[in-house]
Amino acid sequence: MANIRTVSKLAGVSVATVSRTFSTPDSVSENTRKKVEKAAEKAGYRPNLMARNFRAKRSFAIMVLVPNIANPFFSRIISGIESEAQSRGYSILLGNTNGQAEREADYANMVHTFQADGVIQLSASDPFSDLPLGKRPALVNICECYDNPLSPQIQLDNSGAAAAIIDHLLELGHRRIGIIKGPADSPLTRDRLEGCAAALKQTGLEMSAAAIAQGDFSTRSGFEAVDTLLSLRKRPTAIFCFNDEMAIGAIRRIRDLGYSVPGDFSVAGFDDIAVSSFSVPTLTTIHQPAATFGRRAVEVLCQMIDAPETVTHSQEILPYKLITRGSTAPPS
Amino acid sequence: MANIRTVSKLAGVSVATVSRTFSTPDSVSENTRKKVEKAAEKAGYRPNLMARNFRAKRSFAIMVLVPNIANPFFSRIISGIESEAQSRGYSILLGNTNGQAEREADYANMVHTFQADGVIQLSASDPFSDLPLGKRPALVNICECYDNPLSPQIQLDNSGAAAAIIDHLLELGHRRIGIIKGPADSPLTRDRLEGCAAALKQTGLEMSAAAIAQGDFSTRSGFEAVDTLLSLRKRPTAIFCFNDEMAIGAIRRIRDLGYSVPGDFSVAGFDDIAVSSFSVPTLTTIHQPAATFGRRAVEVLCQMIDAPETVTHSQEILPYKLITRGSTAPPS
DNA sequence: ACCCTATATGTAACCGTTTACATTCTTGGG
DNA sequence: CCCAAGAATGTAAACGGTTACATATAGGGT
Repeated sequence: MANIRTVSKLAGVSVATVSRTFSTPDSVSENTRKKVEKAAEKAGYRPNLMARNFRAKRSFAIMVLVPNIANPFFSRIISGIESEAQSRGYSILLGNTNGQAEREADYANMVHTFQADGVIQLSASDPFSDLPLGKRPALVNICECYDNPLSPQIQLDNSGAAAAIIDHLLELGHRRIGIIKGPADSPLTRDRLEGCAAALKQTGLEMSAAAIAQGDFSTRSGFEAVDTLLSLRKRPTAIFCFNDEMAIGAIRRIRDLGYSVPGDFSVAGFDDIAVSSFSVPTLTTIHQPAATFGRRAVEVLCQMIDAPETVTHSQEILPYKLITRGSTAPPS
Repeated sequence: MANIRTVSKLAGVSVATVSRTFSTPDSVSENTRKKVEKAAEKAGYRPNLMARNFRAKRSFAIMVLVPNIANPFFSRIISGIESEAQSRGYSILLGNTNGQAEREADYANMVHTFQADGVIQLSASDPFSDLPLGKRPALVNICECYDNPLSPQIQLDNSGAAAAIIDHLLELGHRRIGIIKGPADSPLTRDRLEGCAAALKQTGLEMSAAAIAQGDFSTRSGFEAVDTLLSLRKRPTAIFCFNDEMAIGAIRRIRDLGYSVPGDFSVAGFDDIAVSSFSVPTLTTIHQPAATFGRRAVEVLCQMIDAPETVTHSQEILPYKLITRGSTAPPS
């Protein structure tokens, strides 16, 4: 394989000149540049970026830790990450963690072995929790964040958004609201529950007015949680699912049981994934600016990488939007 | 940052011994190994994999070219790729191409600059078409493949699968079948149309018995194509969409127009994405072994990387499965 | 005691770049 | 015509590993 020395010989110049021709063309005379380019062309020379990056101690790669790529909300975020990274000359390394701490640690460690310059994490856990503040690699945590931020975070106002959903259901006249929440230990779950409680309280209702069933953000868990809610003595008339996929599962189950949405039960989701505007019925939900999450994460991460001292361990909140569609209606 | 020389000094051994301790521990005595490990621990040493890979002229990374990560079918394939790659010690680089040839070329070139050892491509175009056979980098093309394979391909029997759908509709009694196809230049579209024609012919029907509308695999395009089909003088009683997302769009539109599925129109899809078993109605479709596609692609690619001479430019066909669900029924 | 072999370790070159520093070439002002 | 300054180019030392080859050591057989 042609290397920089091959080309330098072929062009009759030094390796330094060849290097400059490619990295800082302006520092080389018109004439030599052409000579070198011709020689490179002839030799089929492509600079070895592994060597270059090795020398520069930079991989120009970003590790993206995601619990599950198949989740449509995550894949939209990744789209945003990818496009911003690409335009900044970074490539993205994908790490599907399935929520396993071990996998997460393995992937996060790639930043220690110089295979990535930084990490974007889409779930709430800190792979570098054992490292002192000064030694922490560049990491940005988005969407689902742990409590005490040692790294920048970009989140939604989950509490506010959940409250907006509850408010919407209350306004429609619902008084018994069921909730299908996410994993109990997730900050997402906690924040959204908090928002629900606040919204209920404002209307003079206690949180206990809400029946809460356990889900895990999978469609199937939404499907199954419906049985729990409908077996209650005081059945809810509306169900707020903590993501759209569970909502879709819930709607499926409600129909299977012979009821209609929103006729017998209103259902609301969270995320506004693509399918939610086409499903039957279309889904009332919270729109999250997924691509923006991704792009912004890359911006902040690049800043951390390039100028770590300028980064405050900031907490950023992106706006949500309540989208009311066909799956919610006044109780019958 | 601690390097191998720091550790060698600390442990009082040569760099070679340190290197061996990490890459071939068996070739080092128990005693030295412990010494070195202690020293490494103390120095906080992590081997620089960029340096190692550079030396080995291998990046242990696989470039995955995908038209659109947000497509749930693709993201399932990527899950499969990721898990197989991870277990083989490869990391995966994600390249979202949006079908743009330029982006695709940029990403594919990363294999020339030693940033990736090979490419898995999920769409039908050959980024290395200008290279002679011996010079072609390791590339595996899956799901959607061009015609004359210069690289191994893993596909579905698209024609057979499409025929299976048509057969199913015919069996139900449908005689006027509408089709919402994919991009005209896609081999996928061509193969599936071929299968449709064959199936129709076998029942003594001409392809012209099928009304064909143009789609582009997006949900919206399915939504819009319905208008074309329903404005025909001889309306179809069943619609076969070339992917599930278009089917979901189509169902939405059909309902918006005041009709029901499958009461007024049967609808079938292709891919069996996750939501299809929960949608309303549940979707009759072709199940593709998405994760297997991904895993198998990695297997073949690794073989190409490790032992290029053993790889025949093979054409592999993975099995499909017709899944009949609620969206198809006899015509009324 | 000697030799042979196997095992463990060390030495130093090498991978393909970049870049600090040295050198040479140009050019314009005095 | 000379010199200083600036521009262009060259030289060689890194970067952090791996590994071919050389060397040292230990143990066993005769």
